[in-house]
Amino acid sequence: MRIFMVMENREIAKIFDEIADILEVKNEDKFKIKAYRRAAQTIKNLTEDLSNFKSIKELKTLPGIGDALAKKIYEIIRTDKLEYYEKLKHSVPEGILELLAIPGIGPKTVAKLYTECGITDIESLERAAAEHKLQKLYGMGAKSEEKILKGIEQYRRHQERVSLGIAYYKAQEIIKSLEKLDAIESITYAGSLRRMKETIGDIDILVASHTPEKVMDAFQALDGISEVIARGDTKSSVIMDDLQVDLRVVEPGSFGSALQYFTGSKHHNIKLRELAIKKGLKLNEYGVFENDRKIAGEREEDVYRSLGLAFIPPELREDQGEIEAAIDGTLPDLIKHEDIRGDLHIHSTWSDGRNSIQEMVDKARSLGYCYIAICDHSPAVGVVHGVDEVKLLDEMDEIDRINDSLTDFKVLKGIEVDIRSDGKLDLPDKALEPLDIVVAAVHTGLSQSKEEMTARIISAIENPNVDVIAHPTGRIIGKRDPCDLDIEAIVDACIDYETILEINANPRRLDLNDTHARYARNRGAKLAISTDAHDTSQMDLMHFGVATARRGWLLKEDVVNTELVYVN
DNA sequence: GCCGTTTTCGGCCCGACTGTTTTCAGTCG
Repeated sequence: MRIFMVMENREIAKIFDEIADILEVKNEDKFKIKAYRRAAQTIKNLTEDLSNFKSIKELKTLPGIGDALAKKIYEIIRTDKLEYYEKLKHSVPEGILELLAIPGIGPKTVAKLYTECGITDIESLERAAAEHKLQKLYGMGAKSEEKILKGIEQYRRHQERVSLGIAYYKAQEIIKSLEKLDAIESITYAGSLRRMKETIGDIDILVASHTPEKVMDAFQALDGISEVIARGDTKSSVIMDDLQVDLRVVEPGSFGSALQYFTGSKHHNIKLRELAIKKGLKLNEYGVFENDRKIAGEREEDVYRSLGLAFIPPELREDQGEIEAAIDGTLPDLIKHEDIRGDLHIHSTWSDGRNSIQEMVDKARSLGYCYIAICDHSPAVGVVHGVDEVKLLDEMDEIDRINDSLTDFKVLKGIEVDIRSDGKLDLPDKALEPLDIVVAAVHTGLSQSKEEMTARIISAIENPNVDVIAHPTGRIIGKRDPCDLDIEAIVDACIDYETILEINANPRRLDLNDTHARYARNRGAKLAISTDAHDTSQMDLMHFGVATARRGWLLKEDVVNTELVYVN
């Protein structure tokens, strides 16, 4: 049990977001609200713990944090609470902020519902709407009631964002069924999916066409649509297989600027538009304009160029310093998918994989790789038939035989050894020593305290036989939270002992995540991007890991499996 | 509440869609 709880960044960000919510409901200055939201965003994306900041002056170096907010953060990290927030919270009824989460309901509506009907929670709102008590409110009619009921239903159905993998393949499917249309000149996905965020709220599809109504018709006729939320001339939103899909159609001459706008992020776009204003230009989804004369719009590259910027890769567009870097000409030359030369974490039928080593090798060669590392589970993991010391020798014999038949490809002998709860490895050092690569990971006892878990992983990092720490936080997106881990201490230990951190490319994991990866590379750690494939098709997931690395501002040289030959 | 290559004060992104109060406010991205 910990005696002193340090408030984490995300909890502090949540306080600022909630302050913004309350101020909105109270109809206060919208720019003050914007400042709180911006600060919350900055904190959420921060790689370093706020509790490590030593002074108000140091806090003020963060973007969007000025004197007032720095003092508030300082108060939180010093006293674990914020007087201003406690007071503000009591000025509105408890639970009222949850109403804001209902689609279609914003701060103005919440304020009206409370002051005129005394509604403070979703249940009473649902009752009032069903009993047609809202119609008598100024500005509300039967359709508003219907919309609120639908909104509540939608809120209950899916509060969660879906994982990147699900959204990615769904978007491909939608594009595939639309792209055959003659009316469509170009089609692509945008939004957080194009930025390859780890979770996606809705799928954004962008189309270039001279006849938007034909595209709209075809879109609304797609299979799986359960509800049409909105339909206009150029924009419509539907619920498809429990996922919101937005379609936007523009003229081909505006495709680049629309793609830029639709890709976001919101904060990136705002900063870009502010930059345009400073240069005497105007930026919107139709183009870049100088005195009403369009100077860019067809190609996204030209939109950035017309603002004096190098092209900013979508994965960087989070307002995390990328615009400043583009102005200075210091944008990183990000790692690319084609830089990957091998996969250092592959399973086979020797443990819980579904394909043989040979089949995994054939797949890897079809991907153009030069090597893979076969890393089956050790026995402690509850999967069927982990590889013990004896079985490992047999598996290595098979790898030798396969290697003998290959000239331009190498199968590395490896293991994914379990890090037991006490920090000891599941196999003795003498079994690990002869291997080409040892990947270590925790699979059980994930609810240990931060101190225990950190010490446990560090003891593995310190073992000279261990080369890589796989999926370090153990999270399964949307299913299992990351274990409580002192990432900074882990990264430091990896640097000291030259141990590599994995970015697990499986979209269910993406672990390390983007911010941790960025922190690790900034400190000088090395990373590996691995699929952890349990069958041949999962080896195709590599690009999700590369995207996460790109979101973490990683270069080719930060990632060990861009090397032609794996050396350790 | 933040911020500065026209500003330390006066700005703060921009447009589509919806419903309702027939000219616009609210919401969303």
